[in-house]
Amino acid sequence: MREEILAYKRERILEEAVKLFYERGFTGTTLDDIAAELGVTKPFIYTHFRSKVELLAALCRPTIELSLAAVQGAAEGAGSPTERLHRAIVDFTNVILSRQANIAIYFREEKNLTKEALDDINALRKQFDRVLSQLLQEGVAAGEFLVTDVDLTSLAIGGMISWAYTWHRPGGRLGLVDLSERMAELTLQMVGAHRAAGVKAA
Amino acid sequence: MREEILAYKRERILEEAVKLFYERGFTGTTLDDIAAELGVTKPFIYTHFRSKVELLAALCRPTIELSLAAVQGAAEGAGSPTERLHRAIVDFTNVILSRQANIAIYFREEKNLTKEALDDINALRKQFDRVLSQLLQEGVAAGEFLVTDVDLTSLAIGGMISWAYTWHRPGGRLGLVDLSERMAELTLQMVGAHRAAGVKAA
DNA sequence: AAGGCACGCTACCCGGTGGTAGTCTTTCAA
DNA sequence: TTGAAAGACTACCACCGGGTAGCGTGCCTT
Repeated sequence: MREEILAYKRERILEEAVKLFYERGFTGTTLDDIAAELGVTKPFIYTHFRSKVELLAALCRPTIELSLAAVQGAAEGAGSPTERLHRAIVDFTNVILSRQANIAIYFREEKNLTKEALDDINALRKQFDRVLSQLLQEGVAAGEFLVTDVDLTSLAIGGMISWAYTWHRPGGRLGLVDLSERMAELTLQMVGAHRAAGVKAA
Repeated sequence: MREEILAYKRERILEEAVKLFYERGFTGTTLDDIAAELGVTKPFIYTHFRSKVELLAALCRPTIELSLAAVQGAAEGAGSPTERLHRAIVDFTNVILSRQANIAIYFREEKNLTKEALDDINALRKQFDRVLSQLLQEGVAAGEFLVTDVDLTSLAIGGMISWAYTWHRPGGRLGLVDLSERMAELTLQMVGAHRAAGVKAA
């Protein structure tokens, strides 16, 4: 019970930190700013986080973990490589867009992380690329994809999707569901997936 | 003659600033650091740039201009839409990779620019997207491309290429020429360009 | 040879910000 | 009712770094 309240406070701090770091940048935001937004004072934050950079790491890492989990979950699931890639992109896009601010902060403020936190996250990203490459490789082996360089194509796909954090505006022309679907279609077309291989929608 | 020397000094400052901002981030680099690297002192920098943020703008804007020029030049050139798109991507990729540090700094440190400098650059980026969309539209009209949403596809392509600044390592497995070519191939495949439409290489 | 003028340096200021020490309040148990 | 402990606040520090004023020096001109 007290644990839950502690966790809730922690969550609220992170929430407000994400908002401000996103709008003003990491160094452009002071801990006093965050505290003020929460209606508390700076020492309050220090009872939950050891330092400003720990706060940064705490809002970056879980989001990268989610990205990895999305792709990994789909890759290890059932269905043809085409179906699994489709699902992987839809899920991954959803993570990127629903945690847009966290993603933006991570890529912008990477240099402010400690070496340990950075290494940690880089390991996750490496695994992300590996899982995606592997999935593409399976599709090639199954004769569903036409890809000459699976590693490069993984990077291209990852970039295409990740990049959405720079231009997506919630409430824009396309909703989250449509966007994910279109991104998946673009991806499948890029890897030369055949329609016959089992995509459900046209 | 004195003009040339002035310009050279300015260039050297920018060069060193790019290197350090890239490695340590904008706020992680002090003007004293830059001066030290050049073997001069801080006031020297102030005789060439009004402030630290002006220095930042001076190393961001021209690079974005080059990106736009690359795509625009190819789009307005001769050849079929397929040929022009191919060339646009090759040239654009070359800009991104050859000015990798500048691109990285721009995307990471955007928040540190003044509103004026930012608006300025955003106008260029908007035009970039417009030019690319227009080229895609021409390809669709000519029956060479199969694209349902040219605006979204432009963003996807732009992201796929821009993203290369995050993973490219000079001296890596693929050279600059190979990378540009492969990126162009991936792009053409994504827009459903037919081989028959006039790509020179297989 | 002498004067003046670029040009860059030394030395400094000062505001802002991460981080902390010690106090006050509030709540809960005895 | 009282005491103690948890938790948050007030007040503060110390450093860092962007920016500037004014001095010295060497080169170029006359």
